[in-house]
Amino acid sequence: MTFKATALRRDSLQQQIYDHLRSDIMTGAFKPGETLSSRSLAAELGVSAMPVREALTRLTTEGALELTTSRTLRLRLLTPEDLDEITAIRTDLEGRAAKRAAEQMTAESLARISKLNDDLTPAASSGNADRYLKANATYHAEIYKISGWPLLLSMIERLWLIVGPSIRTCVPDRDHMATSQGFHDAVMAALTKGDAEAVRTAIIDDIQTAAKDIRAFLASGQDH
Amino acid sequence: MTFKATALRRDSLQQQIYDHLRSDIMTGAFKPGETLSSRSLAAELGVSAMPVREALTRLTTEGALELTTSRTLRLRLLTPEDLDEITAIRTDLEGRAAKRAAEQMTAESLARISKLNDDLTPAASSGNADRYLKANATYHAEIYKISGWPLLLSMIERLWLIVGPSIRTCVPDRDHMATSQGFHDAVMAALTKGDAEAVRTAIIDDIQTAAKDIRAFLASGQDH
DNA sequence: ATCGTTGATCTGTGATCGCAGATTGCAGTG
DNA sequence: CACTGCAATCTGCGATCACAGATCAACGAT
Repeated sequence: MTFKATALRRDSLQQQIYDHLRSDIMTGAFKPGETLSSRSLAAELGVSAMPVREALTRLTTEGALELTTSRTLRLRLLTPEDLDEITAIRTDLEGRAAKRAAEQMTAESLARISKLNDDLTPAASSGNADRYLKANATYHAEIYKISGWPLLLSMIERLWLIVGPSIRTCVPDRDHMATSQGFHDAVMAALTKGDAEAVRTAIIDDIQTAAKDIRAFLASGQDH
Repeated sequence: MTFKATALRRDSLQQQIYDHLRSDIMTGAFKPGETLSSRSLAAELGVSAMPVREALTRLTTEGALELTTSRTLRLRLLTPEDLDEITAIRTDLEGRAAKRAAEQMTAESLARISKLNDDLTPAASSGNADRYLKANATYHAEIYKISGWPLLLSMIERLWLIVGPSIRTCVPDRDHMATSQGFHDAVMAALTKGDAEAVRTAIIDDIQTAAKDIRAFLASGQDH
């Protein structure tokens, strides 16, 4: 938890805390089923429980956390059915965002994406899961941002928020990173060629193979 | 505002308030640009400002409300670009939900939908906008619920939350209700025939013609 | 030694208070 | 009459306290 409570208030405290937790969850800083409490988080961050609880409430309504019967918050556990649903929605939304991004792509945007992809390749071969996950998240997010549709991006990020923890427990597999990187290269090739439909299918392939790996992991029951 | 604070706490107070406001916004109880404040709402509901502000915060992060520079909350105003984005996402998500609902349809479900459609027809011809909007919202929601995918439904409802107020200002047009009802009849016909793809296209047609009407209204600038 | 009970301590949730900006309206001055 | 300026009042936001339910550990009885 690397949080600076002393930072100037560009946003409200709860907004900063929300953004911080959201980013951490998306990149897999927490394990599925892990419990969080507003008071302990607040003490850790050096603030009162007030802004923390509002941030946690928001994450709960978005489906990232769930409230147990014993009134304790924990990271949501995915069922195979949940994963199927999320994967289907992801193919729709991320497919559309990727295609539109390809259509709106400029030389500057393409250069930025290319650089992120260059960061991603060594991260994948290094086998460092944390580094790879963060690079992967920013890579995808940057593409979707280029679509110019902020609501679409926020809805996609909500889905990442839910699958993030499960991705983290599955991705230490070096094979996963390698095959995923193959799809990313396909995305780059299609982007430079300006083939929007190819970009879309490459992104969808990436999503679906990732879902396949996660599903295998869920079936093994290792996260319970 | 018909809210019973004395109700038994099936859920937390903030959850009840959130659900209540959400439903009101979706069915157009508030006008675009209308301002809301936590204290006045709290006084109106007979509770403290605490649960109300958490509900309003949630609605803000979902894009239904926006925080002005003068620290006041108001219902989001849609730009034509916003509408294009939302409409595109709606066709993806509601199209998928409708198709899947058609595939999962049972005799009981079909009867329930058919009854809701029967409620909808007289509401459309009556010209009563409030009645029509509520019947329309429950009709669509009931179909999407049958898909068996709760996350998909909640994401769709988030979109309704954003377009809801604008639909309310546009729908008093009797022609709109009539043409929309035509699509609903097409949905029913396709559902009874078991043609999932036809259900999907009928829903998409409904969404896109509604968007066309809203766009015309936005262009007239009547909501500013 | 084992089982049952009880109290301390977690949890989320609601109420209340105070603070800092921003708006509004009324008063005073030119 | 027009304009300026100050004060009352609104806003969201954070801190703090209180309360009910649930967990858990320690203690006492059998």
